[in-house]
Amino acid sequence: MARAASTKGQTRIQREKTEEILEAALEVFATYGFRGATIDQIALQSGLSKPNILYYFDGKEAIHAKLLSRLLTTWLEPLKHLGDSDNPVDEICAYVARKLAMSRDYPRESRLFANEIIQGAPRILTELKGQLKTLTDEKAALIQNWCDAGLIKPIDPYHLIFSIWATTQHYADFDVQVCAVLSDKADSRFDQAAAFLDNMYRATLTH
Amino acid sequence: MARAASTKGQTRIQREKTEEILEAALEVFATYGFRGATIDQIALQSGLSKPNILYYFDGKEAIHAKLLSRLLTTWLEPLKHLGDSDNPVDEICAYVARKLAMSRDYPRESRLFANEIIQGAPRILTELKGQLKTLTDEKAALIQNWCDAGLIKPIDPYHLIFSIWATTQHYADFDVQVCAVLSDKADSRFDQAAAFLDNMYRATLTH
DNA sequence: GTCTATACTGTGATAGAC
DNA sequence: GTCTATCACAGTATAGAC
Repeated sequence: MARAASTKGQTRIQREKTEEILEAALEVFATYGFRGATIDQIALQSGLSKPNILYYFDGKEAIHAKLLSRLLTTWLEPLKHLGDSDNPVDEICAYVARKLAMSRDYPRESRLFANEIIQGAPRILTELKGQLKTLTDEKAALIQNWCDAGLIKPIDPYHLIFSIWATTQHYADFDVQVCAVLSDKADSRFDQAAAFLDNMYRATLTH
Repeated sequence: MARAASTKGQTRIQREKTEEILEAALEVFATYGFRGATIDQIALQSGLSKPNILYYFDGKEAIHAKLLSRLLTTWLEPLKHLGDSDNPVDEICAYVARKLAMSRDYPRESRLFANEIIQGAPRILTELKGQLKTLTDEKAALIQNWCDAGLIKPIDPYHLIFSIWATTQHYADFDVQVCAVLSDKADSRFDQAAAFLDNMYRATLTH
């Protein structure tokens, strides 16, 4: 009965196993997408038996849903921190740096999200049109104010945000391709990317 | 016996059916990735029966392989056209525009590619390290020459190319998200993107 | 050359022993 | 609370009629 839907009233063992399952599931869902992932793979990855996994979660869908709901919070965090500042260029570049660091430190989360969106976001569309849109509207208005005040060059704030998402997440989602192209120079790819992106956004935003 | 592996010596009917299958398969693979896609879905989408599809192709893997091999050629085409010019900024911006147009006109191809890369590129890694790397090296060298000649601002040519791939393909791969955020302004998203990207890359490259 | 019927495997989920 | 055994079904693929 102690299903993992609620995080309260669990024993230590239960919490740990739930975490192990989610950790393994993240790996599998991020790699194969929802439909391509199997509980067998999650079982193998976590070292638990398949029925044991289904004891803790009400099926494949429930595991995926849990991962997605956690993800969205983490994912929007860097953008939430984009605040008012008398140096908007630094503020935006700091956001770019935070977002790139997330691609470096949480590539699986990035891929989980990418898989979901590419596949048409069937299980997260509501949140995109709600939480994500609201937050983006708010930050786009802030950027627009900076434009109007002449603090940065006039640009479309929405597409600026899109381009930041695209360029930073690229280093998580397309990591295999980046490494294939850079080959022996791939080790320092995140440092190179940080320098390049900082440079590009400064050029784009500074008068 | 007349398997679709070779395109030669086929009747008109055979070519047509092969095309119908590939068309349907593109839709399905682009949406669900290799593992998530099923021949049932391809059958439903194409209106052909499942055994009939397996008559024309040697299994699911063969259909996917055929799509990928076609894709790579189309996909590298815009970059191949990046040639020497006495106005490198225009030349690069023209490449950006071509690449964005491909996201608009061939979103399914973009998603097929994205799915493959996100999942670790198991069926295309060789081509990435071969064809793609060779071409990218060549064009990166060209861009580096422009930098050295002082025709554009000094930048890392590889990460410039990565950023172009990221920003343009984003409008195909993450279209659902872009539309969710832009809502009523989504209709002209490709025109807005074209203007924004042209502006950004000019700022990044022009002295 | 195309279809119906079917074999065989992988997958999600459950029952019941411990 | 966890495991073994197993079911029902979906999925790939093939055999053989037409």
